[in-house]
Amino acid sequence: MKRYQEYKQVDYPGIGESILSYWKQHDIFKKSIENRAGQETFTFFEGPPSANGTPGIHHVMARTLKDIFCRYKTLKGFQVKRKGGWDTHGLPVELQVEKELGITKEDIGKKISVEEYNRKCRETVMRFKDQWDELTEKIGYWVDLEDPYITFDAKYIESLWHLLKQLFDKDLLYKGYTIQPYSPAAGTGLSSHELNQPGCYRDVKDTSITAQFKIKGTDNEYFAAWTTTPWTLPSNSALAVGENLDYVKVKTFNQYTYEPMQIIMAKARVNSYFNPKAADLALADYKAGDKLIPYEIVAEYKGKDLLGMQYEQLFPIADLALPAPAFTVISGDYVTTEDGTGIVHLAKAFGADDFRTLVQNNIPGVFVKDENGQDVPVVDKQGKFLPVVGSYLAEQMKAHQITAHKDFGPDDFYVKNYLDENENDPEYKSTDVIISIILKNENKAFRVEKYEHSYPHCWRTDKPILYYPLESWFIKTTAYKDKLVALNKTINWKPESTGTGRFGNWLENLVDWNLSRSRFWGTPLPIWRTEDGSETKCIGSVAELEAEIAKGVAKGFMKASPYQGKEIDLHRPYVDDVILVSSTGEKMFREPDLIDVWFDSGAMPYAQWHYPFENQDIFKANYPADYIAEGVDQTRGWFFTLHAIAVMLFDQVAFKNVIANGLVLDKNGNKMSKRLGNAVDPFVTLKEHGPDALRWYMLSNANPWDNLKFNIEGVQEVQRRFFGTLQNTYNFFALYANLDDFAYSPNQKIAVAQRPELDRWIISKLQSLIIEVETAMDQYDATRATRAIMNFTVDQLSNWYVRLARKRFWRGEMNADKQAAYETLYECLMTLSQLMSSFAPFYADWLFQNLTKERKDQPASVHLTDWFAADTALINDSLEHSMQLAQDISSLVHSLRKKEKLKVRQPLQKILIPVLSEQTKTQIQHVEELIKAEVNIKAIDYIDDTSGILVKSVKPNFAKLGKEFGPKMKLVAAQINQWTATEISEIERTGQLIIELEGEKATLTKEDVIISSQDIPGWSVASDYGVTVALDVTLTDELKQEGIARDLVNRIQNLRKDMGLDVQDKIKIQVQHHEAADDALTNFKSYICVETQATDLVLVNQVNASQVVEMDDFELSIQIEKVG
RNA sequence: GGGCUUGUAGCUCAGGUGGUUAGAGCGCUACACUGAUAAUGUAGAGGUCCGUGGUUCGAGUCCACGCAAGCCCA
Repeated sequence: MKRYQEYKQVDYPGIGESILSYWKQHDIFKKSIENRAGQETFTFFEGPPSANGTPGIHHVMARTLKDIFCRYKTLKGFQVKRKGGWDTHGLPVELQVEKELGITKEDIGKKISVEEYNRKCRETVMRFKDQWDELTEKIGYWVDLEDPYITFDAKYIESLWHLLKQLFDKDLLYKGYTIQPYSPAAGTGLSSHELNQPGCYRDVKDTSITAQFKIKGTDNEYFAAWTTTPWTLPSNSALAVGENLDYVKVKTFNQYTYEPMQIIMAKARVNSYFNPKAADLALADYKAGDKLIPYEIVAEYKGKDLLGMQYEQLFPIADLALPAPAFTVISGDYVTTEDGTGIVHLAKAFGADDFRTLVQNNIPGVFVKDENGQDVPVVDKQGKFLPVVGSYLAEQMKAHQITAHKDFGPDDFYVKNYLDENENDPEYKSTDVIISIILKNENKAFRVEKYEHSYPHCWRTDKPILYYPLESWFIKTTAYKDKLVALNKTINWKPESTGTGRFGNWLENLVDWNLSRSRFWGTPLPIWRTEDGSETKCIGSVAELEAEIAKGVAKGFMKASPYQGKEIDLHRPYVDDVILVSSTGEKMFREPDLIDVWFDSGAMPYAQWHYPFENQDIFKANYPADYIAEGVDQTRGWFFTLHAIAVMLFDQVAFKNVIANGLVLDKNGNKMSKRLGNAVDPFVTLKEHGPDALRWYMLSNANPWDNLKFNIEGVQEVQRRFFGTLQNTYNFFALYANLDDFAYSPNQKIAVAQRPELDRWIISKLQSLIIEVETAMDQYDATRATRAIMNFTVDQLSNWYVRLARKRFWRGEMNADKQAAYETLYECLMTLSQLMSSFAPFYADWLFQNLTKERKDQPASVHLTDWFAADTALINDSLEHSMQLAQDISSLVHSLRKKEKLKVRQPLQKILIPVLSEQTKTQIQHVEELIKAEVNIKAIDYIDDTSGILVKSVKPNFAKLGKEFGPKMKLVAAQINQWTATEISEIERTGQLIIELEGEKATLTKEDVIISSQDIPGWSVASDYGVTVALDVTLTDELKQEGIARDLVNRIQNLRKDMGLDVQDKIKIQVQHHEAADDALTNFKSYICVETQATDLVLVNQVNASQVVEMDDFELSIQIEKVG
């Protein structure tokens, strides 16, 4: 049994599976938490996914991101509890159930009871839990799946009720209006989701009016405002302009009444309203009925000049009159000059923007009192004008002798064709048309035309929707706006811009949180009210509910508690059956609304522990979260609700660090969709490539907050380049460590200071790597961390350290040098296994276990280790710099050899390196042996000034000169470029040089220029990285012979391999005489023998059974025999 | 319509505080190396740094206005 298992081929998915079962078998996850009992906690909150759909590849991204920091912090010594969770309420569940049952919302309570419906929802919502759990395990996301929080649990809901009651007691819950899409035909509000159904937005031709609002105190001056919904004009209570837009007053005539008038509109819109052909016509020449209507711009304004101007109400209906500041011009930041007049008519009841703008400006809307004394809009819920407007319109129809397809009474004015009347009837007139005719006749319409635009329709009734004020329960988040903004600034957002921009701006423009949803499957609002709304009660716990129920039963409002003999279920319909008793003995009924599911998830810090009813100590130790992560689409969802609840009720942030990750798109940058077939199945990917490369790819390819264009080739590349190289390195180590029976023993290892330069260098690099990974991870930057690890592994460890140290592993018996090499490489691999374990938990643990199989002093898993802290004393900057020089110089020599067509096997006498400082020389000398071996040269000569053969060049140091000379810099630079050796040596000798600059003297110092040596006359020279190297290309006989000897060694090695000989097998070599080779073979006989494990090498006249090998310029006949 | 993000080589990405010749990996081509060998090295080709204007002695980098893609919100 070998100490370090060797692998011909690595099965990455297999590693994932075997390590996963190892973890399960040994309870590693649990131990990683128990290990840290009593240590400082690091708190992570899991944003609950919904299990009613299957998980996709983007969930791998999100869950990996959550996992890595928890693992990292565990290694660092924190105790990291991670409770899983499930989001179970909400519209998607309802829609899925309805689809499966073939029913609609209207059928609930008729074809199917609420009880049955909700039971169905409860079953459906966890349908894919198994798949989710499987994915979670397979990608190595460590989270407690056995005891998750579930948002439909009675205990969970009880915690929510507690929070709601706190809000209620603080007077932060209220009932109010909001403008929502509403379908009069269906009698219901529509969610934005429903509005986004395909086919909802349709192009329709509506009557549009540019109405004239007469400016107060003038005879014939008007504001022009355009609308595609003329029926909202009776509800107008203000006009909005853009403060920075340009407006003009135009003198002209009304095209319907021919009256002279002046009208104000945006300058940019004049050409749309007036025919340029009429621009030159004189106003005085106009005659009533002329086609071309002359016009003249008589004044110009900025939008802000118009603010506060008053105008007369468009429809003089006495009951709709409003006090100031109604009917004034206000500012609207959304006003544009894309269409219309650049002046926007506002009707508070029928537009969300209108509502918001008017509220902000304290301008009342047009409402009337209903029979209960409540304010209602002048259009009722059937989409029909109330008689207050209807009778006015009916009167005006008579007054203006307007006839239509039917007689209109006060109760007949539907604002859209909700009665399905025949629009093809030539006499058909919609309310909009009737309004238009009235306005035209009254000289209040500047233009009326059909306008085609996209307008939303109800997906059930196909009828146009209205924007309409509906009652809702709100949380008064605006009352805490300043606090929300202030505390947000203490949160570390990744990326920062999401915190300041997307989230910060959202907080700055905060509106109250609309909590109500008119649905069935969700957390019920725990509010009961008397029928007249005079008394309201909010229930904050099950105990309180039961106590109140008892009162209701005692009063006789209920025969018995709906929960008698049953487990408590706080869902509908049970809570709806509860009737409470008011202080005056009246019946109280529950407000039928459910609450926004975002409140469910935002309450998870509390509800996951059933706080405050249980687990107060756990809650306190794990609040607020140190870290959360979720998709950027959650910014106004989960991130906000967590923040809002924490700030309003706990006066602190809910999370200190947050990563908002981007989307996972397909490789072409398109959104993945099952329908289009470009969605990547995570299970297939895992099966083919294993979890580690997948995770690594997602983290290292791009910052997680950028969108990821998922390309499976990228996963393969990570696997080849990073995991493959690391695996090669391990295999190399294992191969020789087994042969030498190397065992790492921490107590007998060679002190780093005693190890060779190369070892101290890679160990220095390793310490720097540890620090870089720590720094990156402490800043929640996984991409930097993974890239640093990858760079170290591939470029430093494998392609430099192992390559240069190779011979030390295979040459001779165990000695101190060899042991140092083993120990160094072992330490690098061990540290890597820990550094990478957060990102590639399976492979890292597998590597760790391969390295520690026979070590009793190491835990059963890398995930149970303590962080290998960097030893800064081992960091040697000067050595790192030396090695960088060695790498650069080697690279230059390689490139020179290529240019001169001198292959590396051909030894060369020397290279020359010009050194301008003693320090550089020393640094190169430290690594001289490495360079010589790497590029196969005998010696390095350093040349300095005293040699007299250096040719130096000089160039301006722009960064420095720019600051000193500013605009004159170009003149200075031009002078410097003209310098010859004289000026260079002068500034080097004296440290400064005085130049003439436009007649004035200026002093340049050595720092103002960059002096380098880039040429040695007569030599083959290459220069880069600030280093110059010259190669001695002279081939002496001896060098040529050595070259031949080396070539021959190579050929013999190949023959050995072809013959299938083992590394330690001995051979005998016969070579047939050849003029070109004889001297080389004689002089380098012992070298050849040592290298090829030959006991003897003889030159003979004729070789029997020979093989012919191709040398560079000739052929040799050779025979090789195995000895013994 | 608003807010935010992204735009650099065929592809994926780096490019503190502005500095004159814009880099890496993959891919491609050629050559080399050969006891890590399905590995590795070197070189080459490949760029209107999304566009337009501006600030500056100097702009991939700063500013303004656009364009394209994406997310969220109306």
